[in-house]
Amino acid sequence: MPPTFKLYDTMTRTVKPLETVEPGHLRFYCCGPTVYSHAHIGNFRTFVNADLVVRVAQALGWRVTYVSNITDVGHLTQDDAADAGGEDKMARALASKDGERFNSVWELAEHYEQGFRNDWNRLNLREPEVRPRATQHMREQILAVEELISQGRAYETPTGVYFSVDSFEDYGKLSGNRSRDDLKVAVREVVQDDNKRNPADFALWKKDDKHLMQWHSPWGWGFPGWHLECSCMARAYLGDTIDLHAGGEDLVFPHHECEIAQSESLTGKSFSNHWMHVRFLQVDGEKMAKSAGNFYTLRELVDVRGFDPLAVRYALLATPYGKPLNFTLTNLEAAERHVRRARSAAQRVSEALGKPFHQVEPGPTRWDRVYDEALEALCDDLNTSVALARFLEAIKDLTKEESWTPEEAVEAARLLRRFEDLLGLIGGERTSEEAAEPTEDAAWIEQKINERAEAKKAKNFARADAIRAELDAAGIELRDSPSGTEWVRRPQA
RNA sequence: GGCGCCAUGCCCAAGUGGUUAAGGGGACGGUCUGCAAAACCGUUAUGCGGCGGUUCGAAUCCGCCUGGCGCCUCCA
Repeated sequence: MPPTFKLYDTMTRTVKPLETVEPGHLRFYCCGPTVYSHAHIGNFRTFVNADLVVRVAQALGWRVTYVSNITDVGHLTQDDAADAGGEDKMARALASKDGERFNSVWELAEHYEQGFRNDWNRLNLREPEVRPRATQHMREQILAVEELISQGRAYETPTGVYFSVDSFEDYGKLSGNRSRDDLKVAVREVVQDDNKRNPADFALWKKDDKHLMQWHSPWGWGFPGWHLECSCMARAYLGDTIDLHAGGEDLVFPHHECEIAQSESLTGKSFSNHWMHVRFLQVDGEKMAKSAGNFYTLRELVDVRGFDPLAVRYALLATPYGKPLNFTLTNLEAAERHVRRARSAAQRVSEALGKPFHQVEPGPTRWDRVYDEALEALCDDLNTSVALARFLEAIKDLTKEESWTPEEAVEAARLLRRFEDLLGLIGGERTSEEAAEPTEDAAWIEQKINERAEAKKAKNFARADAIRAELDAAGIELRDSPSGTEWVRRPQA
């Protein structure tokens, strides 16, 4: 009897079973990044948890249609009274110092999207079935605006087309921002426009024939509002009603509130039956944000400081998504140990097996209790703390084993395969090439290790220790074992 | 002001009414090692922010207080 998959639902503010419209088929939309700069690991906390939802659903035997978008137009910076036109984040990025190396905003978007996909892969995140871009769904968005106008829920002004918040009675049902007085203050990414009927009305289309990215529409040249793309792309790929919609906690209002208003106006149906929001990552007790400048990127942690990308994945999962996660390098170092131990155990199993453990089909093992408890914990609103504890328990058990018979190796590989499918913390499938990639100094390190082995054999321990110290200074740690000496690169915290 | 969230050992953190309060990091002791590292074994909260209350029984439920965080403004 498989466990019931339960998740906190922002709309009802309760933990409730994740139910699918079509039995056994999860239609899942997760709001993706705006590609105006490198995503930081706070962004990835959301995607790692979304990834876990996909993996748990698959572990339960569900089919999953996972859609996560790329926002490459329309996401505006904050309203600036001095700049009645507002400013597109993409355009601003291009105009900045960093943007000088790009020939166009399209190139900039392409560059950061590639960077994002690279990080995505290194974090061992499942690829969505569809990763739509806002700029490639202009037709849907324009048609949606026309429909909303014909319904009387949207209206045109000299600066754009707005959604009339007052026309949608349920506006505010997700965030709890229902008070009209409060909403008057809650104006965001909308131009200063005296022709607006209500200050809280939000833009569906902005007129701007000077904009770097513009399309022709019934209202002239311009570009769509940020909220519209998700409504249109979710509908295009997942249908009128989706099972689960996820994003960072900041998206509750106004982004998701606006999506609901648009989508439910367009279809007359419930937009999403379940809403999941991932809490922010913090640094030193304050939220990590690009605007605050206190952020880490995966590139920095991995390429500069030498951490394992899966250690970052581990660290992002160590605190359940519903709580703030105070990110520290100390915790990342702990995560690095766990990931290395897991990989080391997996390597030994694979060696005993004669092939990568991934190639064994997942199946029942004598460790079923541990795996089942991990899955059960994840089904309980993604209790990653418990799931990771079970994972470590399994890894410890494998590490203790001194040798493997072929039969035992198959069983151990099955266990690893199941845990890898569920948590993705061992890696090795996609990262094998880069892990095996020979570096210039690898040969030098091997030579030093051989020299040290010779010195040890000759009982010249001073010489052996000197070599070890030399390598240590270069950030290389040695690990002796009866079968020889291994080395690992130490992360620089 | 409106809407929410959180407070468990040196640190991260599970636990949401009932035997000895998971797990991890760190520290300390031990095994192994030429010595280390890695690995393994052991030790490390009579107490769960404070004060009341409900109950046979509360870290777990209720109230108040204190402290912290997020959204409402670009942010995942």
